[in-house]
Amino acid sequence: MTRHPELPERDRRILGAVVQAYIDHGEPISSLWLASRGFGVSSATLRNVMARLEELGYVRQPHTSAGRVPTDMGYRSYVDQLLSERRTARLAPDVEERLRRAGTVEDVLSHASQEISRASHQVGFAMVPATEATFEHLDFVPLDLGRILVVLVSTGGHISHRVIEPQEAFSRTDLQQAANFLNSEFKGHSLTEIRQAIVDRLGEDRTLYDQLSALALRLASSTFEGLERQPSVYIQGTALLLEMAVGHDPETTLATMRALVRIIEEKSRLVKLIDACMDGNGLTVYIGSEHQDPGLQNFSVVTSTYTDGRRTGAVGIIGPTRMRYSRAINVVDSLSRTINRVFDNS
Amino acid sequence: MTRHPELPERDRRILGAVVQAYIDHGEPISSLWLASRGFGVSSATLRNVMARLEELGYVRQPHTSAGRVPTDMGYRSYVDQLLSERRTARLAPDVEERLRRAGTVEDVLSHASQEISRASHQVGFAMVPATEATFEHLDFVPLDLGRILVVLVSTGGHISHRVIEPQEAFSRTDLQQAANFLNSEFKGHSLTEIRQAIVDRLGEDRTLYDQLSALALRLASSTFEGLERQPSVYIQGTALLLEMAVGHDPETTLATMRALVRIIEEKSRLVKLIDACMDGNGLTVYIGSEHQDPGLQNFSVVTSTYTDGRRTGAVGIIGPTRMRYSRAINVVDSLSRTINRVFDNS
DNA sequence: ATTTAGCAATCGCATTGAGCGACTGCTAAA
DNA sequence: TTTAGCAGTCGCTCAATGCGATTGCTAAAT
Repeated sequence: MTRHPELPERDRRILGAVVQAYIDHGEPISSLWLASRGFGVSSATLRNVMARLEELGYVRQPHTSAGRVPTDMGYRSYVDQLLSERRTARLAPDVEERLRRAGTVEDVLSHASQEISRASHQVGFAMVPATEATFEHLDFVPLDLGRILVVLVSTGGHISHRVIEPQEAFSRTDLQQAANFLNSEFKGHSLTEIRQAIVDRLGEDRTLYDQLSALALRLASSTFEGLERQPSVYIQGTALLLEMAVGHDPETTLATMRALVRIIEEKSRLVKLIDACMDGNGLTVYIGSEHQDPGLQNFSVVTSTYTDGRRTGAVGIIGPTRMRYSRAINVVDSLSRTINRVFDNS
Repeated sequence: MTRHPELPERDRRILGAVVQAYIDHGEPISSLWLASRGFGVSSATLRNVMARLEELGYVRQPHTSAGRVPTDMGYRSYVDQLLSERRTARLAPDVEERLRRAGTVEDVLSHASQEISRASHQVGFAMVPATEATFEHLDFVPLDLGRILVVLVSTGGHISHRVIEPQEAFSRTDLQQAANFLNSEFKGHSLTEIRQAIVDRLGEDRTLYDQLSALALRLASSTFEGLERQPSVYIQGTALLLEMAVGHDPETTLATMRALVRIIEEKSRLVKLIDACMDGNGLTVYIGSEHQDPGLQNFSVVTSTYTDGRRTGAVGIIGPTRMRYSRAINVVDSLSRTINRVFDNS
């Protein structure tokens, strides 16, 4: 992964120190400052090394008489280092417990994004991929005035409910029987298949079919309307944006925040982004300019995949390029493992 | 309502113009500027009037050589004027249609807050008050591996579902019968009553009771745990905060935003706020320092109540004191009327 | 008595320039 | 190859300056 293996050991260590220090303090790192913090070399040497690092593109100077700041490439080297010497961390056990207790996939992922945000102090996300959900079970619950509550369970514990208002009136037993019919008839099929089947059969207009199934189909036709599960993203921690590195330039801060909010708002764009980040298996880090989307120049995404049996989704963190990568990586990694475990034995 | 009725007609008109102009442009209003925009008087006269208004506390100068800016009291006078000459506006009919189509109370209010935010370009909220929800209907749906989905319908179309994992295994007919039992036994009671009843009966340990009811009660005990409906608030438009009046001082803007976000995050505080705003019937406007909470000094709340048959909730807008009150009032007013209509004939 | 015109006074704000301090890069010695 | 020393660069802060906007006041006009 490291694109410049020719970087000597010591230089890499120094680069790492610069990046780390910059992440910690948010200010350009000077040779003097670095020398004072327990390195075996003098500031002059550090200057030489830093000049070389700058020439190679790992760091840059905001202006002539300033210290060095990591470039995206510098972060990249640093992160690669982190990833190579990483050990698997585990979350506090209560987190896993909490996730395990959550009933539905939605709950799990919602909690997951929340947990990610909490632990990393960044914007956390969790995505469940667009799945051809297959139908498991359905229930009609009569409400008042002819309105009927439909509860629909599909693969992976996905539960949705909606209220429909059919023209005709249905008795309680009608509903019971209709549900039974639909359950046995369509179990295991995908939602779109079912939609198609319903349209077909209703179109045939076969009154040969017994009353019951006709009834059921009419009910079902309003039930399965527009029920496709689109890829949904859970996002947590937007408010944390406001706590973000405000130190220096409020102008810039505002602009940055706006950019992030815009991205988060347009979930579709976010989905595309996450999708793009998912092609690498396991844990991936995308840094600033490595993104496709030029609007993300100033942000990094740390993401990892999970699998819920069938397809794989992703959880991760999105934040400024200057983020605590070590923590972010640990959080995302351990949480994705946890989710895998939760889904495995459930 | 107007606390200073002694303010002469012309002065009030001028004050109104100042407030309106400041709301529109966000900059202190000078006498010259105001004179140039079609008033029948010269700038000098305006200066005199403004000096008087300042002495009375309706406007103030940010600094000596600046124009006038309304104080909270100035806004108050302006808003009172607005309220007194207000005519009832109606929403676009499609909004009502959309609300009407939403099934549950939750959906209605969620849409409502969304609509408020959209129409006012501010943070919109909708609150459903803490209600002693009464139990209507319940359904058990078996999932995989002994996990059971409970769907619970309570008053006003409130639907909640949760997944429980009882120790024992239940057959499908067990569940059906248990549901029937619970439905007939507890229908119409409040959730807390039911919780108490369950504990009591289980405590009695009467094995005299037939198997069925014992089974049902054991199921119910995990069903009704912690299911109180707390007052919930729907909030929309947080992202719009970032589009907020950034013009002048980014520093201040940031601080303001942070304050609002903090308030929104602590929903409990928000609930208290809204509760406080609800004592006046109908549409109310709270401006800056009129709030109890000193953290809201810079914000105004425009709110109106609705009733869903039993208890009354509130919808409204929260935004900076410099907001378009006329629009806000119209939006909130018409939307609360709409909600009332929707709840009335449903 | 009220409005208006004119004018001096006030004050924020943007600009400028100087001085300071923080680094760096380079050179020469260790 | 590392280190010490030093000149050079550049951003940042602060004070001074000048400009522009707006007011308050006074005196004349209505």
